[in-house]
Amino acid sequence: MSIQTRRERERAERERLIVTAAQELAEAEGWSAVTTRRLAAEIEYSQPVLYSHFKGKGAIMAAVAVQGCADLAAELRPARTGAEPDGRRAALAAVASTYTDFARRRPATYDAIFTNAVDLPFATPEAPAPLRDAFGEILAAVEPVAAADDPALLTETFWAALHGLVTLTRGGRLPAEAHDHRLAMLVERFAPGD
Amino acid sequence: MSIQTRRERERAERERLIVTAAQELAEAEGWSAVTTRRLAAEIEYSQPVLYSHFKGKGAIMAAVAVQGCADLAAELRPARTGAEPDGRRAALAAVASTYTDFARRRPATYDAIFTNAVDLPFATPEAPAPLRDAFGEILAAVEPVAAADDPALLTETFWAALHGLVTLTRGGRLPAEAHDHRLAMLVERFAPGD
DNA sequence: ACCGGAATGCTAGCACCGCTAGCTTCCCTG
DNA sequence: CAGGGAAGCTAGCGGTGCTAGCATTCCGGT
Repeated sequence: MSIQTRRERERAERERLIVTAAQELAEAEGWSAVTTRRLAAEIEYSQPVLYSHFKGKGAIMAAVAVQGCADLAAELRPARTGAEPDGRRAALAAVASTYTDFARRRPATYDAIFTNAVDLPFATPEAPAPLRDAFGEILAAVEPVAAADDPALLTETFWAALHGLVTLTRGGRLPAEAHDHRLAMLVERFAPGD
Repeated sequence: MSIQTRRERERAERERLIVTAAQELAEAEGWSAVTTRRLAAEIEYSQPVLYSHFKGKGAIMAAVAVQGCADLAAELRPARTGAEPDGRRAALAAVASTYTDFARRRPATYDAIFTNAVDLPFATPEAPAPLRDAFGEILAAVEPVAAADDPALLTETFWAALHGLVTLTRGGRLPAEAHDHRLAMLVERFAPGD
């Protein structure tokens, strides 16, 4: 039994190693640099080992996405709770800028979560917990300013606006220097007055 | 001189053929199906011919993007002008739903414009004319509701929100059935009252 | 009218991709 | 201490974007 558990532990450790190596490599050189050969070399195993842990490259990206989502939620929570004493609008603004800052600092992880990996259940109860957590943080910031609107739908709308700003800015469609200004406008629209 | 011009005309025609073939193939089977071999077969030439017209696959996608942008602008204009008699909010709503509808009907073209192709100048004076036209249509709808805010920046923000809704919905991150509801909420935030 | 040269488009191939079949090697179990 | 199963390797398949180098074809000058 002990030997078995040790093996399982080592296996789980190696799986973590794969995911973090993929995440770091993607962050450093972009997802196009994350090839199965390169990743295998990075973890000092051969390619087929990857496929004994994950069904394919997509599954590895999905794993990075789930882990990254947990990180995102972990950043959003203190930002929101820390700003709540300053009012609903301040909390919303804090969540918004933390969100876009995460996307700016970790673009590859952000893409894994929100742009590339498709084989993850999202808007369903079967969605991975970290994913629902991250959404829950935005929801908690939007709910107080929802007024008569459905909070969940309004959260999705606000989140989509943040996502659009992130992707268009990073893709060069929007000049980055006015980002804060746009963010302020958006928050003003969703939490007017104070 | 006449022979020369005929050759140039034929060459231009073939270039158009490549772009429309790429666009149709992408729309029918997704960009992953648009390989240089497949595209070459489609236009009944060999692969290297593609490279005598475009620097690479990315340049072909960029050409599809520019053409698609012209189409988008051509759809936005009548939608906006047709709804303007019904008020600023109606015009904004018309532009918004026309925009997202375009993205839904032509996802591959939309991706070429706003997600994939990166080697196009966007927020600069050197941006291709169709691109500036499409932005100008959204601007014309947003400007009347800008109040004290910078119209251009507010347009970018509204556009980003539309873009976020489009990409998250299509990527399965948002359930499609509530799309109209979210759109209505967004328009309400940017053009409150009437 | 014809021949030389340029341009045009082809075949074949490079280096790389994701992924897998099948063999070897090693370690745990009885 | 032998046998069996798991674990990880090498090698390879079909595909990708892209390019070198060779035919062929057609135009322009004498």
